[in-house]
Amino acid sequence: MRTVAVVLDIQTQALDTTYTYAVPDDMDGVQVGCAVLVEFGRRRAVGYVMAEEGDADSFLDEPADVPVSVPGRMCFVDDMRGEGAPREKKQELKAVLSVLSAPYFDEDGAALIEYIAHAYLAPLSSCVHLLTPAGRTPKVVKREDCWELQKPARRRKAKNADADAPLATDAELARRAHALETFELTEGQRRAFDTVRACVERGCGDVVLIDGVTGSGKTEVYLRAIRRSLELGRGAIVLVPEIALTPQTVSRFESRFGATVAVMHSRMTQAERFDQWEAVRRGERRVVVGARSALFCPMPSLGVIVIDEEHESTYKQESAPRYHARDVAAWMAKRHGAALVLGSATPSIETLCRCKADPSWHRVALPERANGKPMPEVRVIDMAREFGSGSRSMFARELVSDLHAALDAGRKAVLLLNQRGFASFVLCRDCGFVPECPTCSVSLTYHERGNMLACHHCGRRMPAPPACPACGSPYLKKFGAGTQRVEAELRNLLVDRPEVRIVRMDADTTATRDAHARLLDEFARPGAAVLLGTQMIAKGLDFDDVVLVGVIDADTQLRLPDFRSAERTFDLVEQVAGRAGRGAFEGRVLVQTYMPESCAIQAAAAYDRRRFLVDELPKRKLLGYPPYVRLVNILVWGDKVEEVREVAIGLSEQVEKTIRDVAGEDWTSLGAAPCAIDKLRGNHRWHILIKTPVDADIAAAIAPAIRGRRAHKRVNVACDVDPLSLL
DNA sequence: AGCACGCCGACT
DNA sequence: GTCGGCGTGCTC
Repeated sequence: MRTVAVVLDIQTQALDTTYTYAVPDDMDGVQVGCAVLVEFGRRRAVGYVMAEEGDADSFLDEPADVPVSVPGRMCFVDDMRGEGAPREKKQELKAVLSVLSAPYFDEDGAALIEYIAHAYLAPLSSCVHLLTPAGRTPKVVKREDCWELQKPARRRKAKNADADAPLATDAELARRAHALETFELTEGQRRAFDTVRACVERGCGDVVLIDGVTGSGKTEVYLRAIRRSLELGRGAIVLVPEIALTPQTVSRFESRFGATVAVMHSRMTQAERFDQWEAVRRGERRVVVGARSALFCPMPSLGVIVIDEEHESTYKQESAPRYHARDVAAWMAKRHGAALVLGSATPSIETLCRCKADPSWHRVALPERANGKPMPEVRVIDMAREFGSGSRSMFARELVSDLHAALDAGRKAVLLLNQRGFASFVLCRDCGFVPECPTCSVSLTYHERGNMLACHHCGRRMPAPPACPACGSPYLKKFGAGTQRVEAELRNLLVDRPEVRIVRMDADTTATRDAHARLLDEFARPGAAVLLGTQMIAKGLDFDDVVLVGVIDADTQLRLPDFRSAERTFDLVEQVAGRAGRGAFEGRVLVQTYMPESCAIQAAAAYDRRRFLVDELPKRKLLGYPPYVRLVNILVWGDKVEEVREVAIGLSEQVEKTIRDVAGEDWTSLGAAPCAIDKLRGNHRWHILIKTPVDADIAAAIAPAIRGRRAHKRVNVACDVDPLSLL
């Protein structure tokens, strides 16, 4: 009898395994990747076919000593409770009731799902949904007392399916592509491309890190790698950070590859995404450019995966399954015989180390800009000294004079401030009270627009109180500067230059669908302008006439209690510095800091990564942090502190026991403790941090404690393997 | 998750 | 004597 392994679309830890169903002889179309309707207990459920079984040894998670097979008939053992000794009852498997869809994925996809679920200790059903088109899958819902199937809306025949296709005509595209591909590569680009091409052609899942300074022409290398892959009849997936997914980036790919490019990003509607997903699946689009999740588009015959700005934290998903796109892509490249190309001006320390340790990871350097220009000079400004010599402005005098000079010349400036809102927090001068979010344990940020206090974690907004809620004092002082306040001061500074455009770009001004592109267009218009924004402006922007970059406060990340804060600061300064002097004009970068001696800032100013690593790596080694260990953060959260605490402590005992039994002495658990942000969106949060050797089999040692535990009604547990943030 | 079974308190 | 609280266990 034909049987299949099915993952149920029921989001519960207790059901997170495959179940075996029989396929009726007269049922057609049951294949790996299909959605099927099944009976489960008394109810109905949607499931996804993970594998053909067709053999009796299918109960993978059945204990080995329980007999599961009976000649000639699929069966499972039912432990009869009730009178007398427990006895085995042979029961027939339930049958698949109906097939609900064509396959969403194939055997490779099923293997990918299992790999992610295993490597990240993630729920299987959450991994299945990485590969299904969002919002287009069938659902079973309970209505009153019966279970109803909701099939997805039948794909509408798109009236203007190609409305978003490239505007240029094919002829023009061909001409442009030709012109672009005949220009000379730099010596560095040629070497990089030779390595990448060899890996694409070899088809063994090699990884190439293109370690190239900003403006060194990494994108041109990507484009040629993709071209080579297409020539070999294979497709390409390009991942860029969501924020870099601008028309500017996309048009670069479209002008080279035309209508075969599909774009996938979070601001598309479900219908738009589905159309792209379908076009990719049918082989009509062979190049996909998108954010993290584009990695899972149904690309037939994958030849190359490109991950631009590979150090970016957006490649780590912060909800289940908490995968890292870079590591999943490396697995996919091996599986499909594709090449993985990673690019960055500031590669992550993990990737740099992997290139040294793993012979299939290759690093190629592009130390010079493609236009032959030097990197802009970076000057570090000691704000304490600035204050000491009488300046009370948030802009150092040198920054002000350079800004005026740049604007006088009709050029542009970029100012970076890593904090939105107006002030970081509000403090009562009399009693020291700082208003906090009632559901998250973080202080509220003051927003001048509407005189509001906002929580940047849960989004809650409330009117700013006129007096201290604790003591009634009217002396509430706003501390720290956000982008709103810098904008206000900047307008003040440029009050007699009304022609200068000031464009503020942060999460608040880019909330609407096309705001991002609109603001960049405004900044790009000819003439003097200042772009002021949070880190979303630090990368990818390519404007010829930006001659000045100012970092208002380089220390915002450095002060965070996070072992990666120095690395993030180094990256940020290096990345934003790359925005200056990309065109014909010389650029300059000013970095304002209260920690001018810090190695991250000094090394970034000198473009000297070696110097940074020589300082940083011994600290990581001493304190036991990546890249010398791997981290696993087990998160526990729920309504009631005591329950959360109890579960966390119990779980940590269980985990420590498993570690002692299964893993080795070189594993350490830091025990259960409240998270740094111990309350978030009303949930109390504890965590258990575990450090493992770099070559450890994390899943094998952690899974028994996590998967084996009994579910708690009001307390949730999740695992974060290789976490980027421990807050 | 959702449903059944099961064992203790105040009610038609 | 029964209705119903939610603790426990099971679902291919």
